[in-house]
Amino acid sequence: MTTIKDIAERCSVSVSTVSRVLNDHPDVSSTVRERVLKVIDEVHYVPNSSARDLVKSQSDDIGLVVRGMGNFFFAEMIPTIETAIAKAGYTLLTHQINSEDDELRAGAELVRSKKLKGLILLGGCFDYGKEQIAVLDVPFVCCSFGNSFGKLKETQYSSVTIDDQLEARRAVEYLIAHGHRKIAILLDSTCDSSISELRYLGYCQALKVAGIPLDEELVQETGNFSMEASYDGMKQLLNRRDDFTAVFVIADTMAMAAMRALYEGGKRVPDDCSVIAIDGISMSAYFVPTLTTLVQPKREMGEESVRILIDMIEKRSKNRHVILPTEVRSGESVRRMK
Amino acid sequence: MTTIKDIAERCSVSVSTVSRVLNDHPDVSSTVRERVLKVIDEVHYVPNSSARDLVKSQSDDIGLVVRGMGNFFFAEMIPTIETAIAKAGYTLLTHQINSEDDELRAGAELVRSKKLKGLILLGGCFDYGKEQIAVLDVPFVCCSFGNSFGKLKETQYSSVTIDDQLEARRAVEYLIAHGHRKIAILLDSTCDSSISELRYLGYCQALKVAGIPLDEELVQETGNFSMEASYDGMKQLLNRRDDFTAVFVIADTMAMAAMRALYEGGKRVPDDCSVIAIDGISMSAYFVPTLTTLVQPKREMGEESVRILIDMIEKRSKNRHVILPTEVRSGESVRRMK
DNA sequence: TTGAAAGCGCTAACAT
DNA sequence: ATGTTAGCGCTTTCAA
Repeated sequence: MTTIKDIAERCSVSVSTVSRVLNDHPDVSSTVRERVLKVIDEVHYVPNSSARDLVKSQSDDIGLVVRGMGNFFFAEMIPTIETAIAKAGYTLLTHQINSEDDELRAGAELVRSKKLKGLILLGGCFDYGKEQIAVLDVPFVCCSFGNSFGKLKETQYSSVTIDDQLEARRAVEYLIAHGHRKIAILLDSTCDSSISELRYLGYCQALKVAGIPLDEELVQETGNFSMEASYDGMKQLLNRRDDFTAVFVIADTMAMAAMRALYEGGKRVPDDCSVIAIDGISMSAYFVPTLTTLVQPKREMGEESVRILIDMIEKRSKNRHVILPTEVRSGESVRRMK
Repeated sequence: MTTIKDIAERCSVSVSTVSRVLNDHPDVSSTVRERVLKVIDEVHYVPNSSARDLVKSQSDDIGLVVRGMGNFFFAEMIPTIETAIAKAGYTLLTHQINSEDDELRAGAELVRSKKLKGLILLGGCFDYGKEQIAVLDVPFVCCSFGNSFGKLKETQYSSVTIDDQLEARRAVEYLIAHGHRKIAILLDSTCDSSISELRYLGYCQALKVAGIPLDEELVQETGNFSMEASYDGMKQLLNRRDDFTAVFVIADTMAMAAMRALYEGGKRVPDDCSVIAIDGISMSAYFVPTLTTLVQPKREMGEESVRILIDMIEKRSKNRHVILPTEVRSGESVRRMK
């Protein structure tokens, strides 16, 4: 393996000189610089970033730990975050993790290795404890999730979220306002101590306020957030009942799969059954019919997360929490009952 | 920052002992092990992976460099690759890059830092040169792209792809077989030296063989692969012409957006206009109407890529190239002309 | 303008 | 079973 030392030898200079040209330091004579550059190119030298990171005392990098590839919602938020970070004079370092991985641990390792100044977590658990966040010794902000099921104090972490329960309630109230009373819900789980549970609570609340009794047979769990599970879930629901006139699906992707199941089950959307969801990913606007959904303010969420983090890094302020409202995108998937 | 040395001091043991418990070495007395573990937990110690990587001489890791978040096609291929790699006794290290980044450079850095045994590139340029691949000093395989516009010899790289041009031709011939003659095409660009150009060539070929003259007004470029651009592109095409009875769209996601534009333009799919695409992402099966598409064999592509790579790593064979066929998924988006 | 040398945090011989 | 020590490849003082 070619190292900086090899380059140095081939050029008859010292490693420090090579390092200098590698890092664009000014005090290198142009003759030497060119010679070094030439050799670097010839031998296809690529620096070892581990060695580099190890010796660096600080970086201006901020880490973004994203849970899961193929999360449309997250994917659409990243460019905004990247831009905001760049504008603040920092560099973004994105790191994907699998759904099984521990985002705090992964984040902590990143911080240590890359000497990060701060961390943004895109997706994570709603129930961290004091012990778990203690591995992070830099400011961090939870983007799109809070600590609803944990016992952290507000001063111990930052977050930028929507009010999942309230927005779910709004979604269901939107259906109620359109004359619906038999409203089903399609969700991951009623008790996942996470987003699904929160949105379920909002559903229950909306029904309660409207004086509609909770009909447990209209509550359909899917077990996960996949389109396949949603499709199957909706089919099951249809097998069990066909008297509901509307469904609240807790995520856009799930809603798209559910609409297909409704279609195949002979229920036209919105004629026979209205559908509303939460998220507002761009793809759902291309569906036929377009999905009515409460759009999460992705741009604001990203920018606000960055703002909070930078403020903390630059010691301008402490942990804070921001809750942003969604915006209704009225699509073709909800109709008014006459 | 807490290091292994701090832990050692607090435990009154040497750093090597701490290192041993960190790496689960057997020869540590259980009393010491527990004491160390306790302190590690107390101070929330997280190892520095740069230091670790630097000192390690080899790993059993294989890198996967993926171009772009939110590429549905790639996202659906990753689990397969991961499984296959694990089954072969290696570990997968996934690394995302932006569309502007140089995947070879990024891959080379990963290889150096993490001491990787090999690399799989998921998405990349079709025109690498000898010089560019020289930075990689481990076996690598290009998954889902070849070197159609470059000048590499077959012995210089490995690839697993579909035959883009042929499959595009098949897609168009499918439309022709269904009685269509006025067939439009929606693509990124006719000359991007990449996938779009290849599929365009297939389109032209199919027309030629069928004796249908190429009508340039039916060729619509979008400039990129986004849904937005596809939607706009289809609108433009509709403004210009409305006599085509079918469209070949070069990717599933683009097709979904295009179908929406057709719908808004008053053209029903498939009644007024048929649509066929290539890719076969899962979401397109939930659309109404379901998309007819040539499904890329994601599973086989992933597994074959891994097989080739492992074979090379274990010196069982040299570079090879595999071209896999697609499978037609007949959806509701194509109708037979009477 | 250049070189020598001291580490960054960790692992892995090699001793004991 | 445990400690000592020599690096891994690089950047960065400090001297020259």
